Amino acid sequence: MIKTYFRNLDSQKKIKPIRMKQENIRVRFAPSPTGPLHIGGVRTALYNYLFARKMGGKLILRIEDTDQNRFVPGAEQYILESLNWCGILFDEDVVQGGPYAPYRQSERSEIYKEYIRILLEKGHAYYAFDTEAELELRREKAKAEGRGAFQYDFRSRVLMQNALTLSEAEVASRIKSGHPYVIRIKIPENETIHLRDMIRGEVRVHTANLDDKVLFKSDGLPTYHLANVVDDYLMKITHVIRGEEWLPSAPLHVLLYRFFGWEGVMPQFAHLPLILKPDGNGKLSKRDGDRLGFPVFPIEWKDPKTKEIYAGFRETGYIPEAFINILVHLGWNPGTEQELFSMEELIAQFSLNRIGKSGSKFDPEKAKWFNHQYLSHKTDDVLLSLLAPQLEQHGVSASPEYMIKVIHLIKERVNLLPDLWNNSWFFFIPPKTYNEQVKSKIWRSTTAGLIAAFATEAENLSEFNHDTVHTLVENFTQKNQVKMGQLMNPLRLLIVGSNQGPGMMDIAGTLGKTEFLTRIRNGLSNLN
RNA sequence: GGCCCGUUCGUCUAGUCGGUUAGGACGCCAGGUUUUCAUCCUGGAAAUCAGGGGUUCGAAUCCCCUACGGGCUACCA
Repeated sequence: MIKTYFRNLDSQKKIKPIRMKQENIRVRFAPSPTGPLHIGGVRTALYNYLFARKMGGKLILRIEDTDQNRFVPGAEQYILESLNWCGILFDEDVVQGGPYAPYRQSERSEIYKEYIRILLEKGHAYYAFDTEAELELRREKAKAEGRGAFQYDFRSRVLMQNALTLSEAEVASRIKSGHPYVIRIKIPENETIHLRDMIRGEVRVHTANLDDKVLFKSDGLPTYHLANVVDDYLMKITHVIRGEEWLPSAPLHVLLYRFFGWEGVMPQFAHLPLILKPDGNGKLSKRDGDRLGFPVFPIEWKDPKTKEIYAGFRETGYIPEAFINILVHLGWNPGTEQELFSMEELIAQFSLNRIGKSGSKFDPEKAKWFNHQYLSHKTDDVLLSLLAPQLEQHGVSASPEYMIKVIHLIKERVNLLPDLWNNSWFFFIPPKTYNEQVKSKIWRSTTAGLIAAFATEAENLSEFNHDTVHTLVENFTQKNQVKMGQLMNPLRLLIVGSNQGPGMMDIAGTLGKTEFLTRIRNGLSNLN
């Protein structure tokens, strides 16, 4: 079966359709351990995962830690734990290894040296000795003269300190004497690079707009561009699914594949739209979470330097299925009206050609709704296992049977995990305070007497459950010529402490006669 | 500044070969259910498809221009 992924049909004549059922699909998620992964990163990992599973391929996790300056301790562990919580599993990674190990770029530095040598030999890369200060000066000057940004390219490289301007002997002696250098790619002067993106169609960039990017830094490690292309090649990656921020440098990567002679096995590119701030515009960032009151990270992150704590979806009370569902819809849709998916369903239905092109804003409200959907459809056993630790946390214990009873009464009211306790605590402990606002609204001069009379009658009930209390309430209100609300609302205030919770009969029946009457009597004396 | 990408209800989006009362979901509003608060049910408001030009009998859909938004422009990824 052949399906085309391309959306720009005007250019389809030039583009060969891609076979969907391709053998040996291999994709990778390649984060940099420079801090916590935010939801954009998780979504990229998710799409890679879904695509790999859907196609019967493999998913690789590769740690791109070639920048020693930005390395953050704990970040790699955080990435592993986050993705694991989400249920995004890898076939090859830094922990379990794999046929193309190592999967940490810092452990592959010898490999990159080999490959940069090839580029040097072929004349596609060259040594450059310009210092940071010199380059900075150029940038400032260019800016001051209003020429736009300085670019190290075919126009300017002839003016710089590099192997193209210096004699061979000079270059050799500098290197020999330990003079710091970088290695830059030599971008062709006049050519249009065609890039086929599975989401965006054909993208063309003229090489005059590209600069001679550093491929190899003076610290002996490669930059992203080199390491990424070399590793994707060596690890036999077939599809590069990554964020849109990489689109501008994709032509550079195409050029690298060509220079290495790997054009025939170059992966397909799919550049994902960005996740934007919920308010205003711009890419979602670390600070937005605290500012807007929702997490932007999958799990809690403690900054090792500043000791600051950033909230995570997990700790806020989201369950992985919901979190995954929230993320998958930020840019992808199934084309049907189905909104709730299991991971299996997502795998079955996912396809890259249903990913949109425009950035999407994260909606915290809808996120809660998703969580509510999943939580309220959980089985009793699962909900029990979620509620039990919360009781323990509050120093309360109850039998599983009792907890299940409670769960039946509150499961529809839960958005986030902590709502389990927040909506049920009064089944386990009596209220310590009584909501003043509610009291002032419902409490009348006759109320206390009415409640006391009701309590006396309730005491005489031989069977105390939902139905008998219900009958009693009906008879009592009729006999005393009061409306339901006049009795029930104050009763609720005494039992629960406010105007919330499931039906009063249910609460009464669950609590039992003794506890029910105790709370009424204590409440009555506290309120008067 | 330059280069690249994008633009359908407030938000996520359907609309992939041009003809739809532009559909769904969240949120919002109203009504119903309920003794309360939620849930739930029903209904409603909400997009002149960024704007302007074309092409066409007919354009959200194809072409061009403009505007706006975003990304990139490091010896960071």
